[in-house]
Amino acid sequence: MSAEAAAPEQVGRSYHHGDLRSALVAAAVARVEEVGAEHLSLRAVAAEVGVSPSAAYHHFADKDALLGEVAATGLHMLVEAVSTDVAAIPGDSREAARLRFRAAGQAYVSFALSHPQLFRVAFSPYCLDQPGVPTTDDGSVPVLTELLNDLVSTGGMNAAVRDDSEDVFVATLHGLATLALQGMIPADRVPQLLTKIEQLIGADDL
Amino acid sequence: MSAEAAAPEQVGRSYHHGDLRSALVAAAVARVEEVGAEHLSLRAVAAEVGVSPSAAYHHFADKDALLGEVAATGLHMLVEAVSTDVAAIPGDSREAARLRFRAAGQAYVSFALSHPQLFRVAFSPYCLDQPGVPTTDDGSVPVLTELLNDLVSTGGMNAAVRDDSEDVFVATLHGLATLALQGMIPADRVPQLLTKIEQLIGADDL
DNA sequence: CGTCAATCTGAACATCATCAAGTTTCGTGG
DNA sequence: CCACGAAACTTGATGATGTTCAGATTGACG
Repeated sequence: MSAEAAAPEQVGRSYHHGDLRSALVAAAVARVEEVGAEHLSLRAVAAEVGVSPSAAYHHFADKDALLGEVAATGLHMLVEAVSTDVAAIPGDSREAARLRFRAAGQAYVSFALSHPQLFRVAFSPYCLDQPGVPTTDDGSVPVLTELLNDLVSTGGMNAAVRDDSEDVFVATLHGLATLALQGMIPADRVPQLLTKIEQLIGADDL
Repeated sequence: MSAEAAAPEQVGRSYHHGDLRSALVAAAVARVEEVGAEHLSLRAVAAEVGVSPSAAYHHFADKDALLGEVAATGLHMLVEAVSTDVAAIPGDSREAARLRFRAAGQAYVSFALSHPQLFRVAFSPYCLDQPGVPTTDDGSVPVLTELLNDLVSTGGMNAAVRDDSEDVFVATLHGLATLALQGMIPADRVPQLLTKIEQLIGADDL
């Protein structure tokens, strides 16, 4: 529960809500995790927050805009989950860098499997044209860029390899997570496959 | 247009339609390609086929079931697109096998980019619990299994590598396609990345 | 030719997104 | 301290949607 209503926890929350926008997004996120984006009801979200359905239209153009925010939130949660797990492994050694590398992969897939609906909506059309979301202009997914720089700086990978492999690594992780979610790759094979990825990406100079 | 109404092209199509089920799926596929799965209207599909909305309920439990068929159709179209391009490159040489390998990757990504909505729905929750769709039980995506066997039999890859790399290869391709669709990987980098993938997968013994 | 099951229609219902108009509240300047 | 305007929210309504069901229509089969 990282996102919640900010100011007034009062019962007699009269008319003005304080921070309806955030509250709606938070409720929508929770609802999406339960029923999936395709079965989200704007009215249900409004009701959960204790507000009239039309109130939402003062903060979002339409239902799709709300889902866009949900999608962006999901993406940020994914990034944070990966970052947290990676940051939990300190050290400047090449071995530490490699452990971080592995932790990132596991965190990525774990998030997908434990928040399937949120992960899905994060990579759905709702996330397109959403401000604050990485696109082509930024040059690929920045989530794991730092991580690979980390590997480079500790000598675990040379810069040339990184430049070519970065997108491939992200793509592989993402594909693995997606297909596992879809039941097309057995979840119990994931750790083994992560190891394999590690070998392949690092093969050139490790 | 590989899916279309079968029997009667007659104008006076009275009451009984002939093959309403297929017609509905075909119309739904077309509609999904235009507006996306999230904006599909059951009534619009029925209207396009020239039938009452409730007629659909004699062939599908609900709207989600129809979308499930659309998803399965999308998957089969993807498989067929890849298969066709691969089959277009004959020859038993190692070089031919490698060209097939590359063609498969390009076909996969091309399909995703040219049929974005269909590709999306094929890997959406609608495709879960859908009969005739590959799942964990079948042991991963069978689409490209044959292709890798091909590489093995021509000496382009040894069997041990194949067993470990198969899922990784599919995952990478799928991730690449998905992220390109999402605008998170520039479309014009895709060919370069496909080459990189080729190198990585084959690195062990090529 | 009559019967039956499968197929489709028509009208209904509940729910949904969305909007226009009205009401309440907050903040601000007199 | 109070009026006043803007912002936040509600009410009520509209049209579209998914879904159901009783009944009409049809083709097939005896």
